[in-house]
Amino acid sequence: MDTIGSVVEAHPRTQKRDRDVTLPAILAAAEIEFATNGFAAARTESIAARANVVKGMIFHYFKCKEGLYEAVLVHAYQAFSEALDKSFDKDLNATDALLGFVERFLAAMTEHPLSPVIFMLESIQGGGEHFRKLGMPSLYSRVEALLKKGIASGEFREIDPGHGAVNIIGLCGFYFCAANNLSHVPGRSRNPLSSQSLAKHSAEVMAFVRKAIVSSR
Amino acid sequence: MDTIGSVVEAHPRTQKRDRDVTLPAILAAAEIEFATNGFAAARTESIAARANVVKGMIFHYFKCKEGLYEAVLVHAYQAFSEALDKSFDKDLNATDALLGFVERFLAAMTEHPLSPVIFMLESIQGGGEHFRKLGMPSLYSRVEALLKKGIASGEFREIDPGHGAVNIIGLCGFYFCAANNLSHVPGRSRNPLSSQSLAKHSAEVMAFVRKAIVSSR
DNA sequence: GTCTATATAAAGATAGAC
DNA sequence: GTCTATCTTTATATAGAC
Repeated sequence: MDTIGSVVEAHPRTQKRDRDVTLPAILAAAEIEFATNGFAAARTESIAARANVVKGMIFHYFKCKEGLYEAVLVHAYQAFSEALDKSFDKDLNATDALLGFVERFLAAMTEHPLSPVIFMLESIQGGGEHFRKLGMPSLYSRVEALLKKGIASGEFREIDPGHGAVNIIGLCGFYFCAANNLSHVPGRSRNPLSSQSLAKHSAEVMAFVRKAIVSSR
Repeated sequence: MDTIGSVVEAHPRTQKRDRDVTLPAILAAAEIEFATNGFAAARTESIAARANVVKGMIFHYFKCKEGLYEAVLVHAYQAFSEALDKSFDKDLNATDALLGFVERFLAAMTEHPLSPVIFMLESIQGGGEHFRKLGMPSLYSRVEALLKKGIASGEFREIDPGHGAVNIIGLCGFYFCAANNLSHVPGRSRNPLSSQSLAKHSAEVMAFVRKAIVSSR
C-alpha cells in the first residue's frame, strides 16, 4: 500500500506552524488520499497524519471533509483548464489545435499525475456532481467542438465527435488510472509514473491520436 | 443518485427465500454498489436493501464484506476472460486476432457495463491486489503479445506494445467509467449506456484502433 | 435460511484549554 | 493556530431466537 507518496511534512520539527505551511501541507496530503480512495473512503485521519498535523486542523481550515475535497478538486482542475484555454485562443487549423491540446493536456497530467485519477473517481463515485457544483465546465464539450471543426474542414476523418472526444480524453488519462495496477504486470518492471515512462506515454498517445483522427492524404 | 440500477428483488413478497434466490440477488446488488462506490466506500446495508434481504444474509453467505467483493470480482472477470481466450485459439493473422479481441471485449462490456468500472476502481483503490490474490491474470500482457506479433509481421506500425496494450484496453473501457459524468455534459442528451450509444461506442473504438494500429498499405 | 437485537470499532466533527 | 479529549453517528460483524 501507499505506493504513490509518503509523508508531506508540514514542518521539520516543532517549529512555528502557520497558515502558509499547514494549509498547503494538508492540501498536498489530501490530494494523495482522495486520489487513492475517492471522497467517501478517504480518511481525514490519514490526511492529517500524512501532513503531520492533528486532525482538527482540517476542520479548522476547511470546515468539513467535503470542503477539503472541493479545494483539491479546484486545484486539480486549474492546470487542465489552462492547458485547454491555450488551444482555443489562436487561429490554428483543426489539426494543430487538436494535437496542441493533446500535447498540453498530457503535459499537465505528467506534472500532476494524481489529477486524472481524482477526476476519474469523482466521475464514477460522484457522477461529476462536484464539477457542476463548483462550476467546472466539462472538457468533453470543448474537445468535441475541436473535432467538429476538423471534420467539417476535411482535416479529420468522419468520426462521431462526441465519442471521439471521450476516446481522446480517455486515451490521455486512462494510463494514470491504471498505473497502480500496471506496476505489477509481469514483464513490465519500470515504474509507470517515472519521467521516462510518462514521456513514452505522451509520445505514444500523440501518435495514436494523429493516426486515428487525421485524414490520410 | 442511483442512476445505474434500482432494486434487485430477491423475492416478490414474503415467499420462500432460499439460496437459489437470495444469493444471486445479493450478488447483483453488490455489483451495483461496488461499481458505484468501490470496496471501501460500499455499504453492506445498501446492498442488502437493494437485494431486499436483511444485512445478516450477506455475512451468512459470504462471511464478510470482502468475501462478497471477491465473488463480484470473479464473476465480472469471467466474461472478459472468455472473450480473450477465443482470440488466441485460432490461427489468425495479427490484425484479425487483435480486432477480433477488441470486438469481443467491447461486446462483453456492453453486456456487463459495470464490470469495467469495477475493474477501474479495484485498480485505483486496491492497486489490483485482489486480482493477484484471486489469480486473475492481467489482460494487458496478452494484448501486448498480440501487438508484438503484428509489429513483427509488419501488419502493425511500430508502436510500443506495452503502451499500446494499455491504450487499446483504455479506449474500450474508459467510456463506461465516464458514463455517469457524460450524461450531464450539455448537448449530449442521450443515455450513454443505451444500446444505441453502446453500439456506437463499439463501432467508433473499432475504427479508432484499426486506424491507429494497422499499417496503412 | 431468515429474522431482531446488539456488540465493537472507527470515522467525522466539535469543545475548550493553551 | 494548535493541541487533547470527547461527542455522535454509522459501519462491520456477531449472537441467538424462530
